[in-house]
Amino acid sequence: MPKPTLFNLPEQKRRLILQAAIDEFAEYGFENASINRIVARSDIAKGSFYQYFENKEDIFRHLLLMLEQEKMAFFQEQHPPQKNLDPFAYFRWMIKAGLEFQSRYPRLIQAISRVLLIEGLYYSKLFADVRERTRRALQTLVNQAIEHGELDPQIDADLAIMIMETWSNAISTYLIQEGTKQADILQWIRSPQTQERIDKMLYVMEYGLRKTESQTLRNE
Amino acid sequence: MPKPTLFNLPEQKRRLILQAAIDEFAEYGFENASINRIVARSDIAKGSFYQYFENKEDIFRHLLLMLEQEKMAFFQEQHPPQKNLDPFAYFRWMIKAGLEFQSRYPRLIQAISRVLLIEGLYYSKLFADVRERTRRALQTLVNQAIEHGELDPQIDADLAIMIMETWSNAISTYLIQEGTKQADILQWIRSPQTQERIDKMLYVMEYGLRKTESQTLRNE
DNA sequence: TGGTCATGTGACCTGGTGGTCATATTGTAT
DNA sequence: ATACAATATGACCACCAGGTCACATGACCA
Repeated sequence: MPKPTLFNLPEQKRRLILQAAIDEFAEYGFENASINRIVARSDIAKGSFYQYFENKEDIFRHLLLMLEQEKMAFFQEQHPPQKNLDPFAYFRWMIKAGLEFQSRYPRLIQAISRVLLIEGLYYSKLFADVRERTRRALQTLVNQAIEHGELDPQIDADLAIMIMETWSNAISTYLIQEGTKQADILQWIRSPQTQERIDKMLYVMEYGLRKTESQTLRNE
Repeated sequence: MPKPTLFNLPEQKRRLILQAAIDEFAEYGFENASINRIVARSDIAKGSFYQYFENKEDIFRHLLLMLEQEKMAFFQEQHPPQKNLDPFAYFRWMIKAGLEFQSRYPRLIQAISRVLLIEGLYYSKLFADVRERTRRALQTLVNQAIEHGELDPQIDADLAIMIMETWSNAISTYLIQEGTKQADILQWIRSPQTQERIDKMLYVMEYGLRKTESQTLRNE
């Protein structure tokens, strides 16, 4: 937990420090992020940093908390277009809503995704708790799909979860990689090209790459 | 390129050094791998390391080259079960053969995959060349599938490549993560459970998660 | 035996890291 | 104006990184 001193700071200064940290984590990941650079970028003394935070993990977890709070607020003001969406449609909606969210806080999300998706694979003890929470959300979704008989019976729940997890990670990674090249991220994410690209990824997750008889039927 | 001195070394000593480097990269990735630890593990002096290699990138690229040569040799002695496999079957076969290969050099592959798949995403300039080569291999595969009319026409080539790339990466990552926990990797990879798991991932890539009419037909 | 050349060695260099702390500065209440 | 607590500061610490280099060792030949 950050020290109380952080919250006594004028908001502008606090935001400056956090922004510097976000940029640092986004650019260097967790392990290689440098507190020296963070204090230089935010124009405070090294000692001051340690008046505000315990250590590097402390500030990172604070960013994580901020993101989670923003995300909860965001998803509470959003609503699915209609009730009783089937789980696949709900997953699609969730990803799409996630896109909008991503375009609001691109840099923060880049920083955190980089650490969790990439480094988290290998320093897994540190952030295992976070990953577990997202898994549980997918679990309920998959269970619903099974109950409604919408999941291919050849596929067991664990596999389905893994596949959804893989795709939401792949989409995140794609967005972050491409998004950083764009001048206006919001506009780029909302553009029909990007939306279509995401739609197609999700389509393949649902229906697969191969041409089948039912696809031929669907297209007619 | 490593210096000539490396190749004058007795083979056992050279293998010891390379093994130490493999373990180091596997455990710490490229950026955080420490030459001090490598020389300590392989019981040579720091100065000696620089008699053999230019720097850290030099030794890593040497490992990469070794792996590529082993891989080429391996795939030349393997043959697909029958001629004229359709591209999806060929992709499945390639992945399966890759599994066998992976069980031969698990540690080396772990080291290199970690750097290329994980760190390569962010330090992309360093190893962009390697990634480009694998993409081209997938490209030809996808083009074949299109020619044979086996690809869902809703899906364009770029997307299909991206999906195959994502899945071969996901499978590699899965194998590395789970494989390191196993006592006998070869046995674990050949076990029916593991094979079935991979089969199912590839199945979903081909046919998707959702229950469709044609699946119902296939199961009967 | 002495000379020469490839190889081995570890102390040492610069520059970076995360973290500490005595001291200076500032804000506030009396 | 004074006193006192909260905050700001940057020199400093121990440690580790990659890389260098003067010197030691050893193999081979005259």
